[in-house]
Amino acid sequence: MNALLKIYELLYKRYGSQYWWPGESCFEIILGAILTQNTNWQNVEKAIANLKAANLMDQHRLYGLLPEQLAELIRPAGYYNMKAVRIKNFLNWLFETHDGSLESAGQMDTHSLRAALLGIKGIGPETADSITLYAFNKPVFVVDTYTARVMTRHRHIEPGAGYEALQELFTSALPADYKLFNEYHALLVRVGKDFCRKTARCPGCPLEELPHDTDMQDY
DNA sequence: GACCAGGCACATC
DNA sequence: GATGTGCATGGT
Repeated sequence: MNALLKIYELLYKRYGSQYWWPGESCFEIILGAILTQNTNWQNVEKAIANLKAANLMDQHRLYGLLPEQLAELIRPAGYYNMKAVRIKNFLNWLFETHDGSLESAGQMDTHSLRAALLGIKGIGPETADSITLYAFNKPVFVVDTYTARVMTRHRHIEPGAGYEALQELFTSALPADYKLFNEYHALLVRVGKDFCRKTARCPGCPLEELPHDTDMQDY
């Protein structure tokens, strides 16, 4: 068994299923992916609650809303003016290319869908991959700050590794299984929140039990 | 009051 | 290609 699978096994044994993404529908997951950009999930939940209370958790109703109105509703999530535009950009794409149908968008092949999402202004690699994996159940591995920090701090990749290098680390070692990618990323976020925060070291971290690449500098 | 949180686009060198 | 900056709220 390779190192990446061992990490997964250890984390799953420790934490069990994380039941990601936290969201009740494909559309809610997409909005959450945009709203959580550089933002605490607790703040995202407030914004999502506002949208649900206004009965706007629906692409057709949201499409008709002015950006300023949307911005006010998602205000608790921070960067609200930018995120309102980004959500609008996504909706414009969805209605212009798929007549507003998420089911139709979900019929695209994995690579085409990811590329199309990356073409939307305001949707970068992590957001595109989060949507592709968690909203559409397609096997792309999501890399985020926790993924990078956990893997560098435990010396499974060199500091400064970019998004593509981190993604390749996982996809080259794992079967392309969307359920595995779903759980694995969620577990990395979990262990990152528990032990690998930005300013703290990682005492008691379950990943310390595993061998790492001793040639790499500590981080 | 400082620091942090499940990024991204854009300017500048 | 690498680096710096603006965007903003709410919890610790």
